[in-house]
Amino acid sequence: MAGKKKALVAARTLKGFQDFLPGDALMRAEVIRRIQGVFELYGYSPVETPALEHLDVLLGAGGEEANKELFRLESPEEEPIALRFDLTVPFARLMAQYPEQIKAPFRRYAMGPVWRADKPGPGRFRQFTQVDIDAAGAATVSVDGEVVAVMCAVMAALDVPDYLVLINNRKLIDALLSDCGIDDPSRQKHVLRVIDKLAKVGLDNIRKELGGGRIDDSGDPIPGVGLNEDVIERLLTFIDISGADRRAVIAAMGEALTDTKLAQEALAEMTELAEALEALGVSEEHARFDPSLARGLDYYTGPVFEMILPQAREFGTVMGGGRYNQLVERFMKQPIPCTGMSVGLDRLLAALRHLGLVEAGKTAVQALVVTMGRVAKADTLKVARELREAGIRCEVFFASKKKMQMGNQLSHADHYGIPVAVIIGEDEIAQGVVSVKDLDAGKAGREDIEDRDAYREAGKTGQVTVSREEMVATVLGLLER
RNA sequence: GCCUGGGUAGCUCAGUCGGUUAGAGCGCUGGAAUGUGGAUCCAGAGGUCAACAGUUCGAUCCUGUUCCCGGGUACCA
Repeated sequence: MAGKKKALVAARTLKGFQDFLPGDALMRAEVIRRIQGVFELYGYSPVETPALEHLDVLLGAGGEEANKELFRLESPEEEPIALRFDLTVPFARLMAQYPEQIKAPFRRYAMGPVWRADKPGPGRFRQFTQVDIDAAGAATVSVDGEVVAVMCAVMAALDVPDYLVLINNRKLIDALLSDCGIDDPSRQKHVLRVIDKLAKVGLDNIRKELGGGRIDDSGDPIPGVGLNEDVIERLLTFIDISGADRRAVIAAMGEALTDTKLAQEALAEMTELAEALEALGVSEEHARFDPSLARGLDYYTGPVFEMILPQAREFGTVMGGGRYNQLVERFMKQPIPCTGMSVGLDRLLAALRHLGLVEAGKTAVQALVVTMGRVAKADTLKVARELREAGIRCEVFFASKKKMQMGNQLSHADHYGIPVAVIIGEDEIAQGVVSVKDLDAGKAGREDIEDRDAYREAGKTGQVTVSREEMVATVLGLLER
């Protein structure tokens, strides 16, 4: 550039997108590893699909303009395409596309970023990570029970003591709505939406929204569904049902519903699910039947589940799922019943962090090779190689000549939280020795020293000089503590 | 969309009842200091005080508009 000032490109991320720096990225990776372990234990295999799909794959059934939250793009061939908004739809496509290789029943897990073009909010992003399991090919609710068991097992694997899976059944809600004479689908949806807000806004506001509407805190009017008193009371009574255990809730729901075929079927399913949960050892404390659970997505056809953390309710749903027996029909004639669930990784991590159950990592590096004076680069690399061959994750400090002074190198280790320094100079190389320094001990040992010279004197605190043969054992010894 | 808070150094923020030279901490650069200087000390660089318009002798500060960011809420899937 000819001019002195060149125009800099602003370093920034897109609205609703985020970067994960090492501390967060390490924590995420660790949590993902544990979740993955649970998935494989329950017989799920990994599958990866592309971020981009043909637009019609992602659009609602019939191809109508249902999903305006899609990030739409165009392929070089000018085909309409879009970024996937979840992992479930690509899974349904997969089941239809590879009937030879992937035979039902099939269980797969998948994880990766998904994109939604709606307005970002706290804990809501335009790109976020989903971690999913889905099981295809079996209509029995035993599989749904296993899905709930996986949700619980994941929490156990993450050492989370307090969590709660709320379980309901789409068929129960349908039976209830039909009892109440609410047949119009758009009206049904409206009712579901209102019921879904129960935990958030409370029973009184729900009552108003089901009736004539209400005015919210900002003075904004919220239109109501316009149901009459009797129906509202009936709905509220039902969603308010609770019981000592799952079977008690089923019994109470049975009494509240008119004895129709739909109701019988729904109740039978819930009973079967309760049996499955007992067989799987899912405790009443961790998984509860809750008639008020509605869940937004309307592709669910049977059991639906949602996990919350009672100590961190404000973070909302950290996992959610349910049975969707009609999704695959979009891609093939033969129906394949499916069930599954999805972990909202970002939300889960935010909640766990809030509860102090996970902490940000610092670095994956266990040892830094520090050089003094004129040490041949080849010698430095050999030291690193020896450490790595012993499985010690190590970084070699290479930087501009100016920055190669000890202070800078140790400052680097300090900044990134690297616990051990392996120090070599010309003399050490010549004598076949290295200095191994415990940086935490070194720091602690000099915390109170103000005087410059005294500080310098104490420089070797936490440091031992050992033969090259003893280097690996010495470093490993320090890392074990 | 509506309500609400905000935009000052690379980052986090203070400040100016409207006054000529806008600060701190962290980070960055250099020095005290040639192999044990992670700390400390000293110095330095770095700003169209979001943009535009208005009021004023004078605006980073007051007014208006726009843009952007955060929080709440609604709507849509």
